[in-house]
Amino acid sequence: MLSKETLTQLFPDWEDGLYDAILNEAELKEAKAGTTLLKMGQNIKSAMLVVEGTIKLYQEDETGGEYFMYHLNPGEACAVTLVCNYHHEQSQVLAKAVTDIQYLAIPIEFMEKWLNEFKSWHYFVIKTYRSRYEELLKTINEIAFKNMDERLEFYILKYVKQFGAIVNLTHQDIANDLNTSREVISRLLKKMEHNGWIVMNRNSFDWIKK
Amino acid sequence: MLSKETLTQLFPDWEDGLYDAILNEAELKEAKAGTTLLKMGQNIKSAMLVVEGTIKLYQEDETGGEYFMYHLNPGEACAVTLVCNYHHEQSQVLAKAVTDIQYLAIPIEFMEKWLNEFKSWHYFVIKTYRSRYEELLKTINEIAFKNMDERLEFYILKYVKQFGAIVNLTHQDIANDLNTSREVISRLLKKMEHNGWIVMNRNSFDWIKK
DNA sequence: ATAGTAGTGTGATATATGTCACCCAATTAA
DNA sequence: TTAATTGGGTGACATATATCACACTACTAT
Repeated sequence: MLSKETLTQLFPDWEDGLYDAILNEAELKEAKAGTTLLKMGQNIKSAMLVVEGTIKLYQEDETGGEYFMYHLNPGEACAVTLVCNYHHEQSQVLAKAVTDIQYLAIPIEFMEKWLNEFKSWHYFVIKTYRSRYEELLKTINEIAFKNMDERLEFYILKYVKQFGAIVNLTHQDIANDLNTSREVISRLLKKMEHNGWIVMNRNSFDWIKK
Repeated sequence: MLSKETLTQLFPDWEDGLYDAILNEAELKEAKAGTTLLKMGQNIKSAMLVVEGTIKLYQEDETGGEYFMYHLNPGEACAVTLVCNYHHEQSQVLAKAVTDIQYLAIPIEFMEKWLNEFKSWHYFVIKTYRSRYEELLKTINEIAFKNMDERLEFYILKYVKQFGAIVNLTHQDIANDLNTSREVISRLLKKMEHNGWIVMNRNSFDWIKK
């Protein structure tokens, strides 16, 4: 089980009673890298707080296309699961574990309750929504105004910031995340290689720009 | 000045003290249709609550392009202005009055204060963020997965829902909102006319689909 | 060692959209 | 009334991206 010390480090701004409430009511769960944690349209039954590892959030369309929006890291929560009115809310995003992860699952009936009981929970929810709203704005900016070459660069930079300069992704992986085709990514990466931005290997490449 | 009754109708879920706080601290402002209320990068000095009229929210890029995201109506607040930490937050959106409007401007130093004092304000902020987050998700879905013909249809449907089936927009207006060119919109509207979805006039058209 | 599979490179071509040029009709200004 | 402006139509062409076809190579499983 999770210690109160670990919780305190992950979520430093909470009040004491909230840690206890979490320890009492939340279930610590694990998932392997690659697991789908939440699908679009799926009923939300619990809130997700990341304890360990990284989750990727996607928008999904009817025909199976995916578009990567942002990462969730330890100490962060999945905004869409922090529902206030627990009337069978459906997920509007797709969430996948990128690494092996640990997360706290909190039954949604506590969402309303804790909003009433804990001021720090209130702040946490607002902070979560605000930061995710800002991520979505950035995503819209990229899709609405940039061509694929720039979007690819931003995509790689997000990866590098998360995991470091050795990018362990296949061209197909990237194409899926940007809702385009493998060939397009291959060609754009070739250009980046010519420009001296990356060094390519099989299954990975190194970001060496600047 | 604004009456407490009007406030109660616009924001039915607030507690009594919050109405008084608003009446004491907020300034009722007006703006003409077409006015830019908030630009990207601009410092936020007050929160905006819509009292009368409609505001359109845009994402803006460096080169002056705009992309329409959603409408704000009476009883709603501009999420980006509801900042909790009042340290020179900069706007990440562009807001324009579509009609003549009235809105309440609340100096941002009250944001933090009211979060502490009024539970209903807390809920209001969360509800605002949540609903705007959902609007952004829809926007991403459209841009990431749909071609311009479908995006145009969604755009028109949003307009019709707001203002009715007579669409008083020029092709250029629409092109600006969807960050494309007038010719593209003209051609797509022609197709819709052939399909019997619209009846075109100068400066407007009627949405008659279904 | 061999066969199969996954990752990548690349030409050819299709399609959606952006851009340019120019026309015409309706409205507005003079 | 005439000139200027605005809204709209349309062909021609440019560009970005999607799709198809196929070759090549490294790795995996047997």
